[in-house]
Amino acid sequence: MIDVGILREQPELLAASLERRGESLDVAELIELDEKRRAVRIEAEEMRARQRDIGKSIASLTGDDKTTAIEEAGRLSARYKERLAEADALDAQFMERWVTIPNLADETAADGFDEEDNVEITRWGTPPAFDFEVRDHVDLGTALGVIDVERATKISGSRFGMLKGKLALLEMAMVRWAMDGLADYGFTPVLPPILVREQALFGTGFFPADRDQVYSVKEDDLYLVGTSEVPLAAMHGDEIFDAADLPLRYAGFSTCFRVEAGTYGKDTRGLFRVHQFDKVEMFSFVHPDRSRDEHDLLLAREEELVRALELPYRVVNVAAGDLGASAAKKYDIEAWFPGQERYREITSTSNTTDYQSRRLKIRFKDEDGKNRLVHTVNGTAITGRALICVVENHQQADGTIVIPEALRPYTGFDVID
RNA sequence: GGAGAGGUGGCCGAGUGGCCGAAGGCGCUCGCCUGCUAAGCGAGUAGGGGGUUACAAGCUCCCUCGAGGGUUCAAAUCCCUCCCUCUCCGCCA
Repeated sequence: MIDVGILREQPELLAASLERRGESLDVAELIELDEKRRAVRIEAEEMRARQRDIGKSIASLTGDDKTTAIEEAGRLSARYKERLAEADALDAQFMERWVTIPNLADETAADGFDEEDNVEITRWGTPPAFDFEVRDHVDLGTALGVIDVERATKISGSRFGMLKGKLALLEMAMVRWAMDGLADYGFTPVLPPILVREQALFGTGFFPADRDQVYSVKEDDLYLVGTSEVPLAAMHGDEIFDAADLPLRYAGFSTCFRVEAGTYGKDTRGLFRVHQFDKVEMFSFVHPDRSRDEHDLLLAREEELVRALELPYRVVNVAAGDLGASAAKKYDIEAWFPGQERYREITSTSNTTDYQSRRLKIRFKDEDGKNRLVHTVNGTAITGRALICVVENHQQADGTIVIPEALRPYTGFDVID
């Protein structure tokens, strides 16, 4: 959610941002609605003030004076309730629309509306040149007995996979490796709840926009998170930090669940896009002046990890029109997938500025003792997708997989064979 | 799942219909005092939304005592629903 002050004082800024995002919205109409709801609220509050004023005198009055005062207060009370209900209805009407407005796009976010418009800003490594027939992770893993999509489908349906043997161990090694590295950088490791309340998803901006991507658990009115960003952000809801507490950095690990609605027929092979995967996520709460730097910092952490895995990649500045609702700016790392012969997203880091903190009420006391909203920044460290990228890039002629040097202390083996 | 207790300001903790957004204590901030990293004295110290204004300060109005409803001229105080925490029992990785 963005600042309502933007609507009142810089509506042209809002309109410009919406246009860059490819969203059409009648800003003038919103302004009118905002003015109306405030006018009605002022009216209501004036009535209430008078009613309370009279109410206070009642205790000390007697006889007719008292009767008259009670009657007058009663009238005002009734009218106040009507007006208040009106004001509340207008507020609800306004907020219903306001919460759907995406964050203001950062001026340095790339122009454009879809993936095609993403701007490459870095490229590292070169796609491996294999002198044998390249196989994708499904063929490799199945042959080695470490990936079993068929049986996963048997028990759960499409878009599920199963890791076994050394590949299962490799994933756990990667998770621990990433966690250790981030802990060294001052990120606090967290294993958060991954069943959360609606409020947590609303507060992080996934609701209402992406409701159809989220699994729900009817029994308890809870939802399965698609990323630990949700609990990591929401855990500090309604809190006020000291300026000295910032930046506050977490590395969360969780299994993630995504409906993948609207992706029928897309990336259907193997473990590339599945309903369930594991992820280590970085999440920072920072001073508003520092969020750009923090965004760069998280990107740097991501690049370090991907390089250590010896995966060729490029970094793209995601087009404004392709940003999620909460992001002002986003960088994706796209790594080379030999099985697909192209670069595909394996990490994503977003500066969500105050979009989430405003909804979640996460603030800090600044130098002047005033409460201000923090900025939040998130970024992927490691996911199951990085795992299959490793498998494909480090395949050998004999179908075995060589473990990247950096992970060997964690796996205890050098090769999956 | 069953039984009980409870949710008040940064923390502890009073407060069963009006003068309570809230005693007192602790903590914190500022000032004073004090020759010794202490004690004492005074003042201040919740959040949110409006109005005024320079998106300042100040002033002012409304809301908030777990959340949401209700009763009443008036609710932290009475009623209802929900949420959460704690203790005990049951079940369980």
